[in-house]
Amino acid sequence: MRARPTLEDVAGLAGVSTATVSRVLNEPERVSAETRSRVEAAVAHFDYTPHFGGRALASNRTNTVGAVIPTMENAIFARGLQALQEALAETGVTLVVATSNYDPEREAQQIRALLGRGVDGLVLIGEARDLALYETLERRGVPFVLVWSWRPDCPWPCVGFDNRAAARAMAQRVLDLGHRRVAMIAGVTRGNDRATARVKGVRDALTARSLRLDESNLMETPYQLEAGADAARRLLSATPRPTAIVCGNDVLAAGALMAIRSLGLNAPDDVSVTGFDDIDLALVLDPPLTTVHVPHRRMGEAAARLLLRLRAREDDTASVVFETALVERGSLASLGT
Amino acid sequence: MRARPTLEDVAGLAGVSTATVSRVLNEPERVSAETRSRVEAAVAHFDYTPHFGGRALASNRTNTVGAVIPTMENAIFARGLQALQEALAETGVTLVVATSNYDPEREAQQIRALLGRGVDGLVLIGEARDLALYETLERRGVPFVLVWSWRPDCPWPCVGFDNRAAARAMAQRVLDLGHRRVAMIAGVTRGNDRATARVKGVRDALTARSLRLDESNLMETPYQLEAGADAARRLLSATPRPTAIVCGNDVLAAGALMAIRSLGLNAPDDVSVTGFDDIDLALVLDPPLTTVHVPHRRMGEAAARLLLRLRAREDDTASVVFETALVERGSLASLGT
DNA sequence: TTTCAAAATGCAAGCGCTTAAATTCGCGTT
DNA sequence: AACGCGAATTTAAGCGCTTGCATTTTGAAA
Repeated sequence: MRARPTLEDVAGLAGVSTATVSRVLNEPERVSAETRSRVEAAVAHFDYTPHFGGRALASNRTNTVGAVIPTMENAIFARGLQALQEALAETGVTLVVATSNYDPEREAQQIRALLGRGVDGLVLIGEARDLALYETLERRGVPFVLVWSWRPDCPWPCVGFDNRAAARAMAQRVLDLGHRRVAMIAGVTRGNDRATARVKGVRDALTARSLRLDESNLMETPYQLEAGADAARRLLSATPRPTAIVCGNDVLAAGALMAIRSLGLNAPDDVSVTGFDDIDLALVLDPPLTTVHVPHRRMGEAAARLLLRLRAREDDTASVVFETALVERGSLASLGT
Repeated sequence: MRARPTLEDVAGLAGVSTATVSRVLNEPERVSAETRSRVEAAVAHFDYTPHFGGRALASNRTNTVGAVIPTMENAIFARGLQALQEALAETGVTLVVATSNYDPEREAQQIRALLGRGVDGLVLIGEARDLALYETLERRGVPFVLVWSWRPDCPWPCVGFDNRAAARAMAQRVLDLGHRRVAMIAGVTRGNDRATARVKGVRDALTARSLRLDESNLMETPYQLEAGADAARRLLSATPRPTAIVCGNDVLAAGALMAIRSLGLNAPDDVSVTGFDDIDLALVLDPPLTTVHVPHRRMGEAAARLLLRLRAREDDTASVVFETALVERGSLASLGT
């Protein structure tokens, strides 16, 4: 009983063949009740667990899906992943997570690493990546779903929302409240279609009112608190200064609020600020953040379901699009009240 | 070229045996330079990646370590994991993450699931779990390290800090500032030695001044924003109300600050609040949170290093203890200034 | 009782890789 | 020229499991 017990040990004790034990483990309904219980007793006796490698080799399945996300340090991914993982676990599938730190090359590496581990499904964030990568996935027959972004006619299965439309709606609201000097702190757009779409959305809204987002009013920074604060300080040093700062996500907005406070200004009286994502953080800020609510958990669950359907080669594998909602809280005020 | 290429394909093209190809992949220095480059060319030609299952079966190693954390939704774990993962990745080890949602039974399940997947190393949070579980791990010879907690004479390898001492120091500081009516919002202590130790630490400090933390001044709630706010509201409804609320982590403290604001009170003038962890959130709160700084990233890295050493059966496998630091920011004021 | 399909089980061939042991090779010594 | 030795390579035996097919058992119908 020293070494790890094998199928053979269990089979021996139960007085059946290894095939039967395997069947008890994988398709219990195909084994008679009596035999089954005998086998189960033997399994319990040895505290037997199947060897993962042996199983993977023989069946060519790992019951593992991989996800590559930019970073776990952003609450939105953490939350979505948590939901994804829970939903997958219900069907006995394990989730392996890798991070790319918003770097496209690193993402490609990580995808390769996961493929090497034999994942039989993949969840990827956004759509922006080399075509060759998509081809590799299709050639290998590894199903995948893209999450967090969606656009009309996206050729791949995805579960997300229209970042551009949501950002446009937010910016429109800002303009409706009378703001004209509008600045934006965006995330890094290279290799990030969500960040890119959000900038486009804001531009759409401004253009519709014959305004523009010129160079000096658009800062692009990593999604980090301090970076957001720095960007805000720079934007606010302009004369005249912007009356509203639209941010690419809540973390940047939190940074902006910090900066505003540190400059002795007040939000929203002197400057309005908006976020994007609606993470918990938005609620604890002072003033509470006006932001775009994104249903991260539901997206995670939906992604799990879609991926499972793809894996099972089911028919209904249409993309899923979620609605976002504008949540008004207090960091955005109308101009000149 | 349709199906997945195997070692044999590569060997055939390179004109060598599969053993040689295997060696090129695993111990390149044992193969002559000329052969090696021929094999490498063949590998590139087929875009070959070894089959994970085959490898695991033959070598009985997976180069995978597992971690079971309570939840990804708490920034401290996310951050620590990120560091852990990066450090492991450098040596080609993959991290698989599972979550227990602070439930001991669920944690045990997840550990079993990871063992079933053949992880050859495990990172676990805290020390509180069934002895039987530790025995299983040792019997199977799976190395593990406990993180986030540390105490003198802990019999297992761990990488953490002294939660009790840190909480004691925080509470002492509160008392030094003149507070006498001190309340605490703690995390759920069942199966959570960190939460338990933090309560003990606060008690230590109070007892040293002949004060006590009675039932009505200690609330135990999940580590969630709303729960923290509710607890704070309840504590503040007492007469006379506490002058300081010590919280089990920053999220609870953020909730407490929200509650204070919603009651029309002011922190720290009416009530002081302290946190624990020092996540980004602490910085954006208003007032910024006085809290205990915990070096999460460094702990993650150290855990990775220790685990790798254990796996390699090296000698130097001593536990690592980190120092914490009290960070004074503004949410804690002296009484009656 | 006999018959026969369906259900239950066993047989055995791999799955793709690693690795101990055996073999071959090249080269400096004697 | 024969020898010995270490380095490079091959041989081949598994690792633990799944699964198509063959075989046996079961139970109902004839």
